[in-house]
Amino acid sequence: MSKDAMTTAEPRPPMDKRFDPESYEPRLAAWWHERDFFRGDADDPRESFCIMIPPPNVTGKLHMGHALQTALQDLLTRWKRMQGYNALWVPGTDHAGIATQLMVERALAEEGTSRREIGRAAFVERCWRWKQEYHDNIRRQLLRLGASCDFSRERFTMDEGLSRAVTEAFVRLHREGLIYRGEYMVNWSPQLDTAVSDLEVEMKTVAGKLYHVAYPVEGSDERIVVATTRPETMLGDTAVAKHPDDERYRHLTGRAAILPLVGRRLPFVDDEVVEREFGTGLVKVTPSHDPADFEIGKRHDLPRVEVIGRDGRMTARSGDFAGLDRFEARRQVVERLRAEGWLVKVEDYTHNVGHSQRGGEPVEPLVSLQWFCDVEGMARRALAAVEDGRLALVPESWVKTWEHWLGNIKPWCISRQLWWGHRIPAFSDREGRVHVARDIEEAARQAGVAPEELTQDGDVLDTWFSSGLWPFSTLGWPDDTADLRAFHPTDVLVTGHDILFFWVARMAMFGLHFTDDVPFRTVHLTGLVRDADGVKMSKTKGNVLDPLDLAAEYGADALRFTLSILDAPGRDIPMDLERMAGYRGFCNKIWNATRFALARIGEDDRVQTAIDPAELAAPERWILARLSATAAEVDARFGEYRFDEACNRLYHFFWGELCDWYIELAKPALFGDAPRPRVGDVLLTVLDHALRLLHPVMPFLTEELWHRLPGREALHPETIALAPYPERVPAWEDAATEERMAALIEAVTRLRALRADLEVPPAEAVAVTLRADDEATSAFLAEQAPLVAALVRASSVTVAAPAEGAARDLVAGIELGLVAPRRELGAVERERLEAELGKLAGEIAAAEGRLANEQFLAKAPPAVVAGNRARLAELVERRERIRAGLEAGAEG
RNA sequence: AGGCCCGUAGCUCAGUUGGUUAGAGCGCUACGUUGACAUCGUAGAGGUCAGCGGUUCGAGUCCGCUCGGGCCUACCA
Repeated sequence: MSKDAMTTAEPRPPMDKRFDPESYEPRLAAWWHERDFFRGDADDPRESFCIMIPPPNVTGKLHMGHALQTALQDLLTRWKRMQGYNALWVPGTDHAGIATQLMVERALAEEGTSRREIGRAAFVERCWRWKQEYHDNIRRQLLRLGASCDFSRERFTMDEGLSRAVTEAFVRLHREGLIYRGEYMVNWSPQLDTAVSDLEVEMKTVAGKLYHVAYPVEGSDERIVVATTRPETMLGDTAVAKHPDDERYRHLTGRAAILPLVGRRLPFVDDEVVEREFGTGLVKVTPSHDPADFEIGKRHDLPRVEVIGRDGRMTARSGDFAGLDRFEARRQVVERLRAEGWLVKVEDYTHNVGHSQRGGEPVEPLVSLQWFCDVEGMARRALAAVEDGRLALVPESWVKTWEHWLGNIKPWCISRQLWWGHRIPAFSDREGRVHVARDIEEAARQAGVAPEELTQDGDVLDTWFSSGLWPFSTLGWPDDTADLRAFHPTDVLVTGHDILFFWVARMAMFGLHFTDDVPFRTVHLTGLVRDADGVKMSKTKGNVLDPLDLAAEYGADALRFTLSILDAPGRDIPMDLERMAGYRGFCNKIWNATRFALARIGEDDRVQTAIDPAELAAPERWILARLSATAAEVDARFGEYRFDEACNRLYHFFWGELCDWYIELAKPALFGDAPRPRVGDVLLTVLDHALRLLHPVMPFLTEELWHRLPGREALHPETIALAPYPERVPAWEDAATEERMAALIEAVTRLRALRADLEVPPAEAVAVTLRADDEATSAFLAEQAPLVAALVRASSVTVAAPAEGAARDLVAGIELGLVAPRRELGAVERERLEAELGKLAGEIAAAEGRLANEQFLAKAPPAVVAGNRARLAELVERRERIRAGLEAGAEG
């Protein structure tokens, strides 16, 4: 099939009774990208709109969270593109250091080998092959979901350009003194065999034990008692701490305890962090294996005795316990303490223990030589950017969390003892001096040695270091590129709140530091996609949904619409398949409404670019007014990231106002029973607008249908994606018609209810009367009588007082009368009216009470008081009509 | 330990700055193939807005407390 075969000039296949997304979605996705509609142009003079995709990890396929973010990013991009912005959405993927390395290691294990066995170069090569495979998958999935991103600009965090940006950022920060290397306590994951950052540690509440251990005091018979949850670390104790003001232990100042099992002398030190109320108020100090103790150790210049190694086993310095796993060592230490009489008591104790997010095992706090980034200054700028409004968080409730985290930030451990990632650009010479430089040649010049004498640091950088540069590294930074000038700062970032600190905060900090500007103006934080019962999706629970399966079953449009309408601020998203089936029904409704219109319009009817309501009848004026209001509201809601409300409005406009009412109102005219001017033109024009309004949410269906509308070429010759987004049309607004039509709709609904109450069979016609007090409304009712007759299946609709024995009611100022041949006011109707009278009595009493209250009259705004008066009058009148109806019924 | 969010119909959720009668979808009930759609149409039932107290002429909405659920941050060993 040639490209032309898919262009709009070709007739499309006849429309089936049911829409079949599979028949056009993949075709349109391919066509869009072949035709290159979504390329951003740095030289385009129009205002730009840019979104950077949160790069999915190349570890697997896209999950529901990606689908949600893809839907919303595409919605925004398509919306802005149609509004005439120079829109660009840049796709890409993340190398995901630890995650990918683990996957590849697992694959190797299945082959009976390991990364150590095959060596670093071969391992990294395997990672690249892995990346290619999953990257291609992700690209296919984005296409399938209808993503209108510019694939010509697709990036990967480890491609050449981005790697250069990483090196440049590292070198600059190092020269500014913000990156340094040092021995500090870090979170060590023995399973992953690497350090991880504070953020990669998950606190879990675990049921453990609190061991109370007696330590003898040197040169006396006194024993003090300390408590610990980790007895194995006592082998590395080098002091006992007490609070400086603790009178109970004043006599211990300057003295020392003796460490049981080991015999080491532990001086008593005074430190403010000791809580006097906890336990005995004395704390064993293990500077090598506890973050708090590490700090105490630094303050008091205590020696560090490392008894647990990087493999999670006890070191040679642990004496008899050397070689034991840390948890086995705990058991054996406790046994020895008990045997030797040092164990005072053991209590059950629930406490929080840090676990490695990826590895799953408890992290081991260890002192090691790592690279750190001092982010305090950058954090202050990121805080200020949110405070002064340059960077908006949506929903705003995240601002406090942002402030709390950035206000208490600590140095970021950025080195990882992994093989997959960006190698740290630091080179050691033979004397062990370290030279940070962009490449080995630059390092050699700095060191004044030959490149061969240098060896590069074996560690790689935390994945989030490169992700932190994403919004501008993807546009060519550190070079001053046309893309960077045209599209940076980007406009919106759409991402899950779970990576606010990992990623969003780092981008804000790096962006402000390196480009002196925010990397994006708005961050829209989404909830997490859960299953229908609100349970987090996980493989072990078996409740994981695959977006591609859903796209196949429901259509990508229904999936996107469901995700968008469920994106309420500050809430997680319960993914309900029944609900999605409902929105698939909505797609079908749109399909069939269009099918109906195309089958019924006249030969010369066309989509209009301008239409004058003055030449139209009331139903046409009404739907155009509703359309204008809808366009205005949708635009406003998109603008404030209320995708849920925008989609709700679109749903109710299309299904409720257009299908349920306007199309029904148009039928008598379309079938020639009661011709009205330009009904076909109006119907096509409204459909065109509705499809364009829906396009950002349902790109496929709207594209497919729009091409069938005669006359739509005037808006764009090729694609709805580049047609203008509908706006409010002041000339279509018509409050008087809206009010009258609203009353008419209410009257019809009420008359149908009366029919149902009287149990009139659907095929049986009734006689209807309508009456209004004012002449204008009466004239309007007379004019619309045939329509009312069609909608309520009436043999006659006259403007008159209710006939003798008619069922009556009053809605929106219209007095209704309905007579069904051979039907009297039945028990059902009587019962309903009695109930209605009871309810009215309550409402009338409430309104009268309010209006009798002088405080209310004095303090409430006049409009509210007037509203209450009008309301009361209407309630009373309605009560009178219903009473009259009941009496007439009783007589008849 | 601190912070944030949530509690509205059987279920999942909306409800803008306090203002007349609290909404939607699904589910449920009754009826229905008149010329697009049974992935449909028409009508309907269903809520003391978690509880208590306060502010106010007026509170689902604002304030305080209690109970219940979730999330985030945190060096009490």
